[in-house]
Amino acid sequence: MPALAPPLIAWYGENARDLPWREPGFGAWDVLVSEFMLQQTPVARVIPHLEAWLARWPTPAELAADPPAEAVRQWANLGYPRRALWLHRAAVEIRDRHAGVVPADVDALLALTGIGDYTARAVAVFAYGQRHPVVDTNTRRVLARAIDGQAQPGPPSRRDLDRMSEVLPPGRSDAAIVNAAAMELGAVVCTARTPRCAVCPIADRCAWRAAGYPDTGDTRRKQAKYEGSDRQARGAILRELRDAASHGLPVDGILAGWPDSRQRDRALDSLVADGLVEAADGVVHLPR
DNA sequence: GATACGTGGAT
DNA sequence: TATCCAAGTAT
Repeated sequence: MPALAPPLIAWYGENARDLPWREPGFGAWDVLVSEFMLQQTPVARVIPHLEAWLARWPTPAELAADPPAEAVRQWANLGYPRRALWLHRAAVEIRDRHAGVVPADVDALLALTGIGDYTARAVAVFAYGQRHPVVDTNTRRVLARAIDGQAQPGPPSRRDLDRMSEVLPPGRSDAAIVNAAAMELGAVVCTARTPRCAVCPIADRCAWRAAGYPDTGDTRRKQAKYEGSDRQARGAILRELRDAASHGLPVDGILAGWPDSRQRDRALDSLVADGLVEAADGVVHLPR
């Protein structure tokens, strides 16, 4: 396997974007919040929400002291609102189990609500400087191309972590940079749609390039259509409830003009099941 | 391992 | 206009 770390470190030093979470003084809680928001959401959309969130809740304890409804409201239209609920739960867990301090241990982080393989290691590495592999969708694509010679990565696997481990240099600081650099490269150069191989720092050792850019059979499943979906109905309900007063709305008034009343009921039930919505005595409201 | 889960910008 | 895609997680 070609050595990827040296050119990645050099390239990152010259080309890393200026992003809030790369500023000195960006703390562990700040990193944790940013990683929640970045789950499946583009950087450009996250930045303004992140700054507003941290201005309102500079510590986990401050978020935990407010009801989950406020977290869901502040989340606004960022998407996947369960993340707001989970981030609030994680803040409560940090307050109750870790004395209000974001844990540095990967297993302790994994035990928090809403934190999985990626976020746990991202916090351990980027907030606390530990040496672990951090593998997101960008890194998986870079590894698939540079090492496997495939245009697109296969489905996510725990083995991805082992593969990234082999790329990391020995030192903690360099390892953290290589983790960040692989993500950055996938985000701005080795992109999904139109890779910019002409400016890629590892093009000279890329297996995909050496093989003539073979087109991997498109194994990805089509994303379900959003228009007319249950997801859209959930989003519309939550939007109404975010805009409503804290005492909520009468259940009959929810999505009153929705074309499919069965779908509306299904969406409402699923939101209740997720804990994003509470319903009692004919009134629906965000979780208190 | 497959599936459900938001939203909006880019192509 | 339709489709693709985005720093994943829980079930």
